[in-house]
Amino acid sequence: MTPSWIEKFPGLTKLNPQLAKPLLEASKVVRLPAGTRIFGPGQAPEAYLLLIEGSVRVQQVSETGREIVLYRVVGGESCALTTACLMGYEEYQAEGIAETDVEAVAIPRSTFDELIATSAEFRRFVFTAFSQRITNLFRLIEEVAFARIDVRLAQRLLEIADKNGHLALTHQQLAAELGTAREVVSRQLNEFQRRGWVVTSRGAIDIVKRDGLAHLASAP
Amino acid sequence: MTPSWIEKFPGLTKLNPQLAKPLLEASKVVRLPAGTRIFGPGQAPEAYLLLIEGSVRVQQVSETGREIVLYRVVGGESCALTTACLMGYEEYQAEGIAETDVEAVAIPRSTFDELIATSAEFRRFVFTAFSQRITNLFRLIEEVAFARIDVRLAQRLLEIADKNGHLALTHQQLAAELGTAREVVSRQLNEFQRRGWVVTSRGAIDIVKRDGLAHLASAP
DNA sequence: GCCCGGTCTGTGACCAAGTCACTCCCTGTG
DNA sequence: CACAGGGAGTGACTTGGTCACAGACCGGGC
Repeated sequence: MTPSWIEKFPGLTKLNPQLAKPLLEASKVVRLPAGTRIFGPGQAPEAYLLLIEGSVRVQQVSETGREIVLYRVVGGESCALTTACLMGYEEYQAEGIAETDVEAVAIPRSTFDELIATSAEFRRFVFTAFSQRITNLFRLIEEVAFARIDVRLAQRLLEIADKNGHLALTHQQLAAELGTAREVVSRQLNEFQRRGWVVTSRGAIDIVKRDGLAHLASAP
Repeated sequence: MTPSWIEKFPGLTKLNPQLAKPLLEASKVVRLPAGTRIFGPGQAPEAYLLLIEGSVRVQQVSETGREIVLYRVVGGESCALTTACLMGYEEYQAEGIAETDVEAVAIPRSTFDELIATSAEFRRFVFTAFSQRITNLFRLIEEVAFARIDVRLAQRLLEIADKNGHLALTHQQLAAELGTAREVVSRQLNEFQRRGWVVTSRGAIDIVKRDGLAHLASAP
């Protein structure tokens, strides 16, 4: 009866079945292809989204064209924050982009409001997502303001690499991850390569000495 | 009947009187002297706070001792975010400090939960505060990552100055506002002074040519 | 195969900002 | 009045971002 998607959201499985029913009826599963711009200046989603599968990148683009990735929303997480932002308050120019094919539950606004009103569980779910996101933003601010770029790059490489230590990203894309310039990434990667930690090739990087990166990433 | 403080919160004045009553009964007004650390690593408030009067500075302190001001909560605003953060999710090490004597309404958690559950108005109030805060954090990230330090300093001087263009801040404090180093602020202020925009003295700055700063603050 | 555009990467020179190690100065206190 | 301690100035140096290039690689068309 309960569709499989709800299993992805531990915070929701305890929902009173009486409440879960209208939620399940009113919401529908949507699929978006990789590359879709889910929201951004000039585009806004019409419903609250819970991500079942896939990854959404939320990034800020400055007037001068530089970019920085603010965070990612992945399967099992709520997009409530971005959505609430969009509906709730003033204009801002961050954008959300599907990095992979994305499967999500779209909850109409009225249903969302009703759930918030009636379910303590649902409220906890939404508030927790909010808090978590803000904690992450605080951390990001600290990193951007105070952390060295080589440390941040090492961290990001470890985060993004697949389990074989492979990344399919250009230097430009990595620079956008960190909010820095392409040349800076190139120089740092050369240095990492010189130390034997990575091997770079056109549009891809392979980590060959995880320890080196991990050591740099973890400290001074 | 309605105590004066509720007038400070336009979002709450429409509260159903039936709901406002328990709110008013359960909450109490607290006063904190300037300098009080309201929350931070090792200290957390036990109740939700609505600020009636005064200003609370929320700042991040890095391991290396550098600081950056994340935002301020001023009279008429909700501290819900910081509070929710504290209760909601994992540890983080931002701290909130009363910059002036502060008068606030403390709402016990149970009352808060009840209000959230029963009042759409109250929910709107809380969510709006959340959204607004996140929008500000996005802006801050963009500034820290991409904006020039002279532009940011000019903006901050204009923001903080009283209506006579006077600021009672040390260079060190200004550096903490922006998340930069004292020497950098000193150098920039010297430059501003050379251009005849400000006059500096020990522990204080006076803006004498607002236009100059405003022009720098607004662009390139 | 070969050419050709577009994208990706490397490089050096330069500028902006942060760090370090001082110094001097001002001010309030004993 | 001397002195301690915080506030501010300064020069040398490092790190990171910008600019202007020059190659290198890749796919498509012929």
